[in-house]
Amino acid sequence: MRRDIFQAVADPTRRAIIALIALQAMTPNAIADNFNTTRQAVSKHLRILTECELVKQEQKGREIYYSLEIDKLKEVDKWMEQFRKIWETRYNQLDDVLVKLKNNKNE
Amino acid sequence: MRRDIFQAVADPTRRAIIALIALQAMTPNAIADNFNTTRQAVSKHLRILTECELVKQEQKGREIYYSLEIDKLKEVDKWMEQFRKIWETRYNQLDDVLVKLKNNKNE
DNA sequence: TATATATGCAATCAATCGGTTTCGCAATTC
DNA sequence: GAATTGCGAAACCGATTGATTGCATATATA
Repeated sequence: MRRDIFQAVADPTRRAIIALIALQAMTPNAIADNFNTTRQAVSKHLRILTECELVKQEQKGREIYYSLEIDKLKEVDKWMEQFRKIWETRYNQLDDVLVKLKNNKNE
Repeated sequence: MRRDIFQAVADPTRRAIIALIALQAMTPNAIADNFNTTRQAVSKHLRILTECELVKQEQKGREIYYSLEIDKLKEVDKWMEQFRKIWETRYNQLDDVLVKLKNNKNE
């Protein structure tokens, strides 16, 4: 059982579930209505998402509402940061080149 | 063969490879030296990364240098954006609350 | 109380994954 | 030219994955 957030997000159905419940909590049945799979399959996805704390549940009678623990997604964002730094560096380098070109033009 | 970027990034060894070659191109052997696996296993990872265009190769004699196609990682960043928006909204809402608290205090 | 609904869990299955071992090929080096 | 080095591809293997089916349980409704 690996259960890390990157593995959780790797599956396209799970990504869709995440997007679906990002703004409002939903029951497994309601979620399953949006996909071409059984409710049980969705339930398994929700279990995986719960195990890596990407999702939290709230029981209301016989229904269980699932909602996104959006802060957990910051772990992905955190990983991306190192590459964002590289992008920025390259962007600045490109900027330098453009500035130099402009200066040459004005000479 | 699914080969999408999220699945590619799901494996911890592949994430480590990505980080390793982000700044400088490396050969499979050099990459493999950093891990507890065989060169062939690394080679398979590199093939997967190549297939989803996260990595490019440059042959120099009998060596092949692999480097990161860093722009491809923006696809992950793009997916994150929807959640970043939600974070910002929540942050602003929190900000509103704090402003109101402050105003009440001053009354 | 009997029935319907909402859900989780276990068993099962084919497909995929990540790894190793073995091999073949091309480019160096001796 | 022979040996060495760097590499990818294929065959294989146990573990994991995503899905289905069948079942058990709890709540709501008739």
